[in-house]
Amino acid sequence: MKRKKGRHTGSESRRRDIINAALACFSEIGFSETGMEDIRSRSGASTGSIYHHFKGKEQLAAEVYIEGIGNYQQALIRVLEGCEGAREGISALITHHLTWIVENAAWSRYLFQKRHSVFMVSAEEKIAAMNREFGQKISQFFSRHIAEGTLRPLPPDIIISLTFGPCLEITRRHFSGHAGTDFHEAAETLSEAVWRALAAPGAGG
Amino acid sequence: MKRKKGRHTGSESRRRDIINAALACFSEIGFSETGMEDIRSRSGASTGSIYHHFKGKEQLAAEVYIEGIGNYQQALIRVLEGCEGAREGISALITHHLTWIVENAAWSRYLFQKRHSVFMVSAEEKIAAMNREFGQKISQFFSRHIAEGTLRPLPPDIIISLTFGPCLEITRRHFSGHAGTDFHEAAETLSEAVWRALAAPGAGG
DNA sequence: TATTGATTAGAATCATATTCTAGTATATTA
DNA sequence: TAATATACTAGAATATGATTCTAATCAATA
Repeated sequence: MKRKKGRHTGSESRRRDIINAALACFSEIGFSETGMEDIRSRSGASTGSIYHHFKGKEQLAAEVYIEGIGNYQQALIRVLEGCEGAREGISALITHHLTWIVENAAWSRYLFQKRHSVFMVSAEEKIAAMNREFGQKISQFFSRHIAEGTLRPLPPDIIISLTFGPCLEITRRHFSGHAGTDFHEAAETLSEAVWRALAAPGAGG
Repeated sequence: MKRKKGRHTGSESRRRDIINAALACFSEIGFSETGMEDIRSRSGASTGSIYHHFKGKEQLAAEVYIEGIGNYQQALIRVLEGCEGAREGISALITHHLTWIVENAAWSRYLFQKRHSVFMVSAEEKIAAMNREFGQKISQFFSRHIAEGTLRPLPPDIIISLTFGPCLEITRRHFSGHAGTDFHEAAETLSEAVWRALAAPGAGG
């Protein structure tokens, strides 16, 4: 064919460019709404290059998702590891979730807003594994405090739902344009409420 | 062109056939995974007929969504209207949510499972309006009990997040294959926990 | 029954994700 | 450094599947 401009060096950097472009597009205009053409032009890569690095649009979306959710989960785990008390941990989880959302708005929009989500067959197993591990670490924290008698002995899925459910719901509402309570206050209020829901009868709050 | 078999009578029934087929497809194999061909063959309608009744795949999805979420919300409101006490109402909301999920599994899979959701531009306004009205009715219930001193004076979006967030999270986990707590028990446990989170200090439980 | 508007059929078209072929850079080995 | 191999990039070609278009057919009514 033709011979022309080849300028990009490291393949890794090109890969990153593509991921970044994809995140920007998905986050701004949505997954199904962005065409490979959008990602192509925004990243500066060619069609062939994109398909060399990624199997297709869906796998690309999955990689972006995995990177984002991975960062989110790791950050949360790190925060939790620094917490001794149950009350302190619950508060940290909730506060950190909401903080992460505002500090990583583009990622959040893609990760948590309903409208951008997709059925990612390709990465289902990987994502499931990540969630499993994340869930275990979180559960571990809770069960330690159940054993110590500071938290009520509730099933893990119930505890997780009670802790993260409200956070996710607030997040969704946030991205849907519901103005709602300011995130800083919300973190405070939610922490107290969730604590009441989970704390063992005797545990001081 | 050709003249052949015309057999369907009422246009309304055809419309319903299409909606039903669409729901079945979306719920079973997912939105992006179902082709118009799937809906066409399953409904017995022709391409032209489908596009006569609906603007396109997305609007069809939106109509299905609206019908489902409308039924869900109406049912919930009806339940709530039969409740006097705050404790009773919270319990009814949560129990009814979970009951509805199991009794309307196909709908639920489509309405609540992340993987099937889409960006429905066409119906955004309509959906937003429904949610607004629903939210108001729910908030009204809560503010009545706040005024009476049985519930803590928390902002509406916080209350809603605390009540529905855990339900939705449990639902998502349910459809993601997490076995988790049986729904009947879960309803009980969640109701108690949410009550603790929302009840005013003096209110008996 | 003639006319009109709503509905249906299915082929034709169009949009866009993916594949294919060929060319270009980079590293390796001698 | 030249030869060769492998990773990467380009862009045209293809394929898939949503949407549009034209021509029937039906149902109601004047």
